[in-house]
Amino acid sequence: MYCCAVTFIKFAPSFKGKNMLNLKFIQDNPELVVEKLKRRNFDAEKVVESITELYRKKNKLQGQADQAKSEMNRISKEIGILFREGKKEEANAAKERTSELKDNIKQFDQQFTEIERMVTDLLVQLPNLPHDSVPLGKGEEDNEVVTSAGEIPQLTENALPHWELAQKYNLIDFELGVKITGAGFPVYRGKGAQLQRALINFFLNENRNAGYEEIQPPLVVNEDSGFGTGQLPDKEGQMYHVTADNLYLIPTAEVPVTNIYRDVILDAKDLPLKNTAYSSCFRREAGSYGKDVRGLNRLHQFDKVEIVQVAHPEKSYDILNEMVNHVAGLLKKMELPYRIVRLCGGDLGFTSSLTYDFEVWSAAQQKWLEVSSVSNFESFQANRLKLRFRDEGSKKPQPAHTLNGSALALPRIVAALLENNQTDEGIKIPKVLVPYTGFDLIDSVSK
RNA sequence: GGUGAGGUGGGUGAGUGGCUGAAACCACCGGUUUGCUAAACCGGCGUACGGGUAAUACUGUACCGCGGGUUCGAAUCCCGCCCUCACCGCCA
Repeated sequence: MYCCAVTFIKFAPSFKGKNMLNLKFIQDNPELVVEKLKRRNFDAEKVVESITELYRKKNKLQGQADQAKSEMNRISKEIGILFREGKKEEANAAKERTSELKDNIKQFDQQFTEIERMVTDLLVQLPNLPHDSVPLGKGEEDNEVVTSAGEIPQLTENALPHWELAQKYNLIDFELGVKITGAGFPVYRGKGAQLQRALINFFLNENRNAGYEEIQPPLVVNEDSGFGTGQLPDKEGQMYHVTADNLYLIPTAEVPVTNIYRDVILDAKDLPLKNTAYSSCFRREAGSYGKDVRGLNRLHQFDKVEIVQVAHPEKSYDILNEMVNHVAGLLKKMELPYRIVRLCGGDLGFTSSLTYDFEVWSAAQQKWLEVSSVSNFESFQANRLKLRFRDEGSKKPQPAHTLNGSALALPRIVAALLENNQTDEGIKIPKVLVPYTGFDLIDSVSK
């Protein structure tokens, strides 16, 4: 998983009104929710049961509280009228009736708040409902490969992994990054830096041609935005925190771009909205280790071009397919061998209903590297974001569907490009990129 | 960093304790009029959570940046916080 690791939410005290699954939906379809979450190996029975029970309590309490408040409002109004008419004594008498009501209201409100908090704490524990096409399974090994494309290159025995190629051709200096910042912050230079810039432009142009509006978002976000896309409160360990200003470095452009639509009600005719954004991404990735983090495989800072769509619920799966085809097209154009994997229930991100991972073949490392993760979140993020739309002729706003994907994450693309295209003369640049790089070969001579 | 002003519905903006969920205007939607368009006129026009209904209708509560307090009653008074804008200083 590149973008949405599954973590367990512990406790969310300030997580007010930022539901994920819709409360009413759970109330109306408790069995369905439990059944669907089984596909994730998630036993939701107890949580759902508690939620429905609390929900009933909450409603009863609200009825009582509303009635008491209604009474109070009535009396207050009467007192106002009495004062205006100069009937001071009657007014004072009316006042006396209010103290008991006041106590009751306070009690109801306290209980109500408490129950609401409990409901929310339970609600945030429930992951998104998986789509019916999500394969059963526990982990990576159960994911379903839906497409393989491109030719696996046969390299000679003295083929080098990308970190050695990067050194040989002076493309990336990992040591220098350590000196300046620390591990996981490489310095790209010369043709390495130019290749990066070329890829960014190539991706952005392709995305724009596919109808995505280009966005340059802030790279630092506030707490509300972190909540909106689900990084907070549970995953704050993954983000760099600027404590002086209480801001966070973005782990993906998904965060600022999706938050464009926080607290927004759209018209159905405006859908789908398509955005693309290039950004540097910052990840603390506390759990990284071993050979998987070698070279460009896993970094604290990397570049990525993201695509985001806000869709009508009836269209969101067509749009997911469209996005998958688009990303596949990028890889095809770069002549990289890739496969598309449908994540199984056990590997599916907390917020996603259906995710396709894209992996490119890294010929020297002899393994698949994830370069994109394209997901439909249905209304899960939208519930959090309060991102809604109004259907034509309908009064009531309903949550929109959100989708996003990488198109694409750079480091592993670079790794694969370097490894797969190495020859005795140097590293060949795919044709489609040459107009962007301005060179078609990386060798040890030219700069 | 210093000083000042201010946060009200999609927008502008009125409102300093009750008759204000909130004037007016603009935008938007529906209608009347009109050869068409425009104008004019009339009406509608927030969100959430409940109750209610087959669904509407209808109805209760809450919401004027956020949180707390005073009061029978708060957009309005008090306290704390957050944010925005303007000017000055510094600066890409």
